[in-house]
Amino acid sequence: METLDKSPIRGRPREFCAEEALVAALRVFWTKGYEGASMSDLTEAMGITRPSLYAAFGNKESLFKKALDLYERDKLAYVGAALEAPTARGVAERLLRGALDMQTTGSDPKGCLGVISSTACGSEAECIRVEVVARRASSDAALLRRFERAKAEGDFPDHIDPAGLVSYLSAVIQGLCLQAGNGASTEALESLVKTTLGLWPGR
Amino acid sequence: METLDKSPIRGRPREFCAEEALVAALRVFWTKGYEGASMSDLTEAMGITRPSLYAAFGNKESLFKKALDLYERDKLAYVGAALEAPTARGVAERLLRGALDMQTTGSDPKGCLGVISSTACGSEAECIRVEVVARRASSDAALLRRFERAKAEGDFPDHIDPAGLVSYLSAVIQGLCLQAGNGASTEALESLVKTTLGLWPGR
DNA sequence: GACCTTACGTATCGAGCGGTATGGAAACCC
DNA sequence: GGGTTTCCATACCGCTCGATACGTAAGGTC
Repeated sequence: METLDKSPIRGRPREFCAEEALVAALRVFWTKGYEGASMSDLTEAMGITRPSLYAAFGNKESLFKKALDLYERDKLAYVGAALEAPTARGVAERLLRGALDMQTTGSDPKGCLGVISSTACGSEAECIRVEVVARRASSDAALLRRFERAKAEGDFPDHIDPAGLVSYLSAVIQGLCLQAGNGASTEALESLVKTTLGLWPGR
Repeated sequence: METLDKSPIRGRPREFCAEEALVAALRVFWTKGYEGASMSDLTEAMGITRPSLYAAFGNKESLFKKALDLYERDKLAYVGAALEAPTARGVAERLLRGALDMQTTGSDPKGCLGVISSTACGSEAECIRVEVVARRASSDAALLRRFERAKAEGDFPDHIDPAGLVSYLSAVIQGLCLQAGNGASTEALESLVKTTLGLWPGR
């Protein structure tokens, strides 16, 4: 759709790197949430002026979705990788440890962008909420397929319901992110993960 | 502090019931969050004018805290009652079922006011966040005391860490509220609870 | 050089926010 | 009924929000 550039660049080239600016924007959204991040916050962190932002990213909602894409690609890569673990327990362990690592190491903001953005706020953010919820639903669907395969492969006792296990594991991880965003200590989060893994059924 | 009323009522009495108005305000905060609820939303739902609101409740932050008190008293009564269950499993079951009932029955808004309000938003809501987080911390502390007693009474296998179990159970319930707020079906939430109870250690 | 296209910087838009000043109306006291 | 106290209603405050108009600067093409 946007591949045909017969004359590659025309006019004055922009003076900033859109990718770097998007990284900065992601950090702001991650810290303050969609509505809490004002355009002034964003332009300041991105080091560009307001019209430049609108020219490069459309509007606030469009900018957020691009930041969300970046977030899923860079920060949530461990989720896709976790599904390739050989057993359901391995999947759960990789998901939990991945979330734990993200919340306890590195200089990224605490909490999960998805969790922050999926809690209801003003009506203008409603479309953001449905977007985030939809993405999570697709992620949960992939996890469900993986657990159904695991069940067929005998990873669980018979009485275990894969769908229940998906919402269960999702809930634990969401709770972990929430607690991390609210200032929980590293030890508390580690013992949360340890406890969860200690209770995990099957192999 | 405000008990000494030698001359009981003076001047024109107010024309609305403060308690009913607070119930309406709680509902608005519960649905839209602290920042998402505008003063216009609140006054409309409460059926009073803006100056009446300020005269009766101070300001928005003060109104929210009063609504939060009401919420804990009326909607979170099951939490205190749950701690009186005879075993740790009973405590967990009552907490989970209480949360599930609240999210699936009745006409109240979905999601948990505490969870909604503890996710970071604008800087003006930061004091609200710390308030909510502090209340949750005290609730978790009570749960920890209960689980330590339970451990002394032999409700758990030896390898179980009560503190880890507290953050674990909190996470599950927070995740449940989050999913409920995001439109999860009743069956999904029920299977979440069922799965959690199926994995619960000890008695 | 002239010309075209695009980005930048300033200054601003209309709307909505939380919070109030002000004047009149309603109930109590004496 | 006068005086006092409090409540209600309208209209408004300063401020910030997301989003833009407009003039200027910078690079590429010919």
